[in-house]
Amino acid sequence: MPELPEVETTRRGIEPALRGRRVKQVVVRERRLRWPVPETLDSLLAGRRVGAVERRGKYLVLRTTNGALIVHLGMSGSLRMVPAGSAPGPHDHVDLVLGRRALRYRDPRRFGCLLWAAGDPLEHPLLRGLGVEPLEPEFDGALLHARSRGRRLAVKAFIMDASVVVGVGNIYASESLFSAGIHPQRPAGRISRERYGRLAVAIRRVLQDAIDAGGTTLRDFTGAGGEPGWFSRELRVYGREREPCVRCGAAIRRRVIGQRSSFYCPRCQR
DNA sequence: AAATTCTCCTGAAGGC
DNA sequence: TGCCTTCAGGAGAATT
Repeated sequence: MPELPEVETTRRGIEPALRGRRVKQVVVRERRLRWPVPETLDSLLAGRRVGAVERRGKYLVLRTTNGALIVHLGMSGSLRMVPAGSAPGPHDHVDLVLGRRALRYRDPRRFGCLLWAAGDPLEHPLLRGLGVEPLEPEFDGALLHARSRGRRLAVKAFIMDASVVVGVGNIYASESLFSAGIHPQRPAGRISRERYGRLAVAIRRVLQDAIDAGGTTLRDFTGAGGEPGWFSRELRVYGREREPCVRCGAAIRRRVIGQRSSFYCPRCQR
């Protein structure tokens, strides 16, 4: 499932093949994604040159001179370069054809989206209210501490709130809280500034490590290769219910918080 | 206002 | 072996 590191790895993988290239044609085979792919996408993009390929949270933004394409990979989405005209698989919903190659969007569960922003894409309704980027300097413990005052929801739900900080998905939320020694269900407003400092460091570290790991598989985005090695990440608590904690040996527990599975060590995390 | 629940969809995993 | 059921999950929308 694409989390921020996977989205960033995707961005780095496709950017060299897109930047400065002209879109020849947009082929939409299935427009029923989270929101319908705009009917006008081909007329908007055909003949346009792609500028910067940016990431905001888990959204990708492909800028052109007359607007921007906003892409979200949802749960199961992927983008990769393929030879133009190559046979699409069952869930290959959209191609952006650029000469001899094409950017292919695949999304079996169709939780993702491709949308058009005519103006500033950062002012698009989906991006406008997003919180701070976790890898930018302004993200720190002081920010988390300030934003959490008076809030009683579980800290895990709090750090997964995209209006606070973007890109902290379910897996990395569990991993970060383990790193920082904070119980996922502790009320967000009852955590000290000092502990939030440790949490901010943990979040940044876990995301950056995953991006660094993803960097080694960049070539897979433009070649014919198989699945990038994203899944070989070392997860210390996620998916390890009843297995021993790597730090203290206690059995890892699973609990549903805000409809999401959360994994934690009952001894190390308070 | 804040917090919780619902919703989209399909592949994978588990049960019998 | 194979069919059927259950579940996970990003994040906006709806509801409490």
